[in-house]
Amino acid sequence: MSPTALKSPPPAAKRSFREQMHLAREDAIVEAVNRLLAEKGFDAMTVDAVAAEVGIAKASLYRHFPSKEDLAAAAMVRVLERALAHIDGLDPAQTPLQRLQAVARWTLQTQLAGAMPTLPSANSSLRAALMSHQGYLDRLMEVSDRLGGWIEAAQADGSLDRGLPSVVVLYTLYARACDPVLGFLKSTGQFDDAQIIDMVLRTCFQGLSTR
Amino acid sequence: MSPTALKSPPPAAKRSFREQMHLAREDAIVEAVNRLLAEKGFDAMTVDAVAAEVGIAKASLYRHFPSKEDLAAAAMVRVLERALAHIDGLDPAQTPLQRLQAVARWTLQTQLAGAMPTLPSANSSLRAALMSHQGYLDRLMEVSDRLGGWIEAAQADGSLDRGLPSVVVLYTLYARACDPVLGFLKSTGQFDDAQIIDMVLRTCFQGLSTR
DNA sequence: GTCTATAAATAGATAGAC
DNA sequence: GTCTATCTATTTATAGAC
Repeated sequence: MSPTALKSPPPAAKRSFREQMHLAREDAIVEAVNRLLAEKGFDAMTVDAVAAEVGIAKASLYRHFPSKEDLAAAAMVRVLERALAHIDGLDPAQTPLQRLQAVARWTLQTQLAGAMPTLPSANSSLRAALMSHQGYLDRLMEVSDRLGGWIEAAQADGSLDRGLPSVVVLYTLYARACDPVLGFLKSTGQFDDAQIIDMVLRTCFQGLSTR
Repeated sequence: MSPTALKSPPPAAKRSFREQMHLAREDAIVEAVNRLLAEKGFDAMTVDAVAAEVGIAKASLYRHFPSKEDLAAAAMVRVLERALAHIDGLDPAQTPLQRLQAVARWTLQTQLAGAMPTLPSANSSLRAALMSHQGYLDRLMEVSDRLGGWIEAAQADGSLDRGLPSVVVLYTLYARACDPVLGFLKSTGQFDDAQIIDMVLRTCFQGLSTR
């Protein structure tokens, strides 16, 4: 084997295997970040805790992601991709309103399952990192487009309040994905997850007032 | 003047003046904490920033409050007292539902004014400090009692959804006080504060669906 | 690429002079 | 009570050996 051969790419099988390992590790990292972000939030989540949960050294973590902000961004990308997968899997026979409710229900389930990373809207370094993260922006735009289409369709067919700008509906749905009321109700011990989700969905779409 | 007189309490006027100064300083501290909590949240708020905003040394701050958690608790006590003052000032001629809406509106106005301290429901040290802070617990209970009474009255008179446990309504109102959707809508630049408040109140009480 | 060890910065909290 | 200066712990991030 010539010296140049040593520097050329290894055989396809081996490279594929190593990349599989690489991807699997990054997957484990993002999963840990996802869970810790959901549990503690961005500020309280430490990179040490992520490394400990994954079971690798912190320095190794930084080989995969250049900063804590990038870790959070990766977790957001993942949850947005899951949201898109859920959106794509919805029954086309459902009405726009039904699909919006299904997505809202999915976000509540995800949050109760401890898998909804919630980021502080205040933190500026994080916000700056997200706003310059193309992968995040692309997926956020993708989700917003899909939901926005259904929102306007639902307003057109009269099932969703026409008096609200569609962006208000969209942001309200986003806000419900990290609504602390789920945790409040959970901590009372009076309700199970299904009841909490039904009640929060009801307040979201039907409101608190009597109909 | 005898030596003992030097150690006895100073004249009433002077002591009163010094206590006035003391209270005024603590008032300034709590006000700064209030603002910083609203702007950055508990984790991102530093004690150094509080001291800087008040214009005193950090060590002086710790003469007034023994910990960062106590600073946050003091801010929460203040906002709860303001809420109680608002509640007490409501027109008794209003219906229970109208009073609940008025309180909700007040919380939204306060948040948009940058004066609503929001605490992470995750942080455990903070939660422990609050749960052992009698002044906080007393006022929280007081607010909850008043609102709870109106909620049940509104459900009894048929204006509020009877299908929701009253605690769900109460926690939903608390959650709206720190709803991130206000900031989202504000950042679009499409709406002024009054519009934002009206729309969020509408989604809260009327829901997203058409009535 | 993973590790140990450590740098560099910042946080909450305190000592001690005045 | 307020100040300056400092302690102690923690956190993000890296250096350098393997």
